[in-house]
Amino acid sequence: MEAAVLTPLPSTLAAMVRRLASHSSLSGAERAKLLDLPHRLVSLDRGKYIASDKDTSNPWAVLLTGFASSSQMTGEGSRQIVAVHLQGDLLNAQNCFVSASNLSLQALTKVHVAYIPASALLDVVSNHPAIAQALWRDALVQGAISREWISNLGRRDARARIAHLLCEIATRQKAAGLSAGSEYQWPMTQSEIADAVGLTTVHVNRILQGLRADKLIELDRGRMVIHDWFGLKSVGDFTGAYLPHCELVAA
Amino acid sequence: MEAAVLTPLPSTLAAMVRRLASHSSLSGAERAKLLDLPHRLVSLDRGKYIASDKDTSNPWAVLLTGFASSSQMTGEGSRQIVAVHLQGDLLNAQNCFVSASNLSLQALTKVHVAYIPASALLDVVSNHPAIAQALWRDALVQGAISREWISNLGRRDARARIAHLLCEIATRQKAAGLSAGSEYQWPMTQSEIADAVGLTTVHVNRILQGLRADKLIELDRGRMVIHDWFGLKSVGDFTGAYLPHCELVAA
DNA sequence: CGTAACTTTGATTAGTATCAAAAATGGTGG
DNA sequence: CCACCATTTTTGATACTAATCAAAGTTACG
Repeated sequence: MEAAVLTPLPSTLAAMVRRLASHSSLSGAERAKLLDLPHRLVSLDRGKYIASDKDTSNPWAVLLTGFASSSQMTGEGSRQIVAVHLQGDLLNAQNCFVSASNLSLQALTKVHVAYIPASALLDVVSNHPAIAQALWRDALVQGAISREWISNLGRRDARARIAHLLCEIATRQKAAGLSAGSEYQWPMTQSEIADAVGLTTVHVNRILQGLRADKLIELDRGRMVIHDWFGLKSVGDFTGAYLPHCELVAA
Repeated sequence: MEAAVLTPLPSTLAAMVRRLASHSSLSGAERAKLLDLPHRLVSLDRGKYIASDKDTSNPWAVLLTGFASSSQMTGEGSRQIVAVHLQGDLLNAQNCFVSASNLSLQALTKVHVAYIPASALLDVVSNHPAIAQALWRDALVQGAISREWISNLGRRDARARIAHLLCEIATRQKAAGLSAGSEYQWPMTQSEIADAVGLTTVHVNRILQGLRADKLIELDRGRMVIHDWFGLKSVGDFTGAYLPHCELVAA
């Protein structure tokens, strides 16, 4: 099932600790406890499932490098991507509590993932209130992002939705220290964008052409350049206020 | 700002404890600690703000009775309701960490709310890992509901969206023990439904007429009767799997 | 009993989906 | 290194869902 480990794996859970420490204060002992969590490191190619909604086992997955998506299928068979994840994201904490989830986690790029047994995590949480609090807070941050997606899908037109998604991914990459300038790694195909913003691939293509024609962005698979950050923010009605560390983003 | 207290207030935070205990195990001591949290009880009429995105203070709010909505405004001035809350819901845990939120909490019916100082809650959380874990889990459950809303807005047509919302509210009321039969309290106007499912009031009206004509529901302000639960579930592509205690719902 | 909020109706338009197919791209094995 | 294949992007034509605009009923409440 899993891709052979062909590239050197990141050796530690540092990305996860960095993420938690970015919004919560953790002592040295607590960080050490997190780094010591038993885990299994895995490298997966683009398209592979990190966790499927059909899985019965439920380890907790942390994204150490690369990009991933959470998606749900409707009864009619169409897919909705409900979240895009990047380095350091805690992917499926709900699996610690619920055996069956309706979420599928899929690698958008080549990824490195650490699987942590739910029992080990719950054990640490029970003994370290600060860690429990950090995980709580992380869930709240992810909740804020989800709510913004709801607004995006419910009350913005196609052009704004797409611009908003571009802004969000760019901002989160900056906050995670993955980009400095106006160039970003872009992990999604146009069809994946469509599944994320609730449009068809054809329409996404036309909107993107418009954004390019208006000199707001450059975009091909793997790479995005934002030429006019203010313009794109304005088209997408984007304010990073709901994201932690949004102030880190260059204006 | 606040409505005068004209009706007897619920005397305790029991609804909150019941909610947390419904998905997490809490000892007697932990329950007592939660019930002992300092708080201010307030009764608010429909339409009043429980918390505004302009608030600078940030107490934590718990909904003791009634219904409330979380909503966000887009830059163009349209409103998106991102969540509907009922008895026992923890309304804005994010306020414990972030002073400014882009969320407005508004009473959909007459409500009773308890405001708990963020500092008091954080204090309890720091000393009681099980409580921290329960709050974490609660945030994860709310996250699952948000993701389902994303799918609903992104990949379902108007009729399915509305049917799905009706099913969700009904199921959550049953899980909270607020309804036994096929009759439910219905807290929203058609314009509020529109803001929740990303449609216009006019279109919501027409879809509702269709659902009524198909003998699936009866619905006026304040009251909903589901005549054909299987039919409505099927129209709304609804499975309660993402909700805790969904099995409580009669088939 | 009057007024504001909510629901309903009708006519028209805008935005996005759908369907079909061609061009470009990227990876793979010979 | 090239030919081939699958995937992705792009184009065009048409259909349909839901928005918009306007106004008339209806309900609830003070």
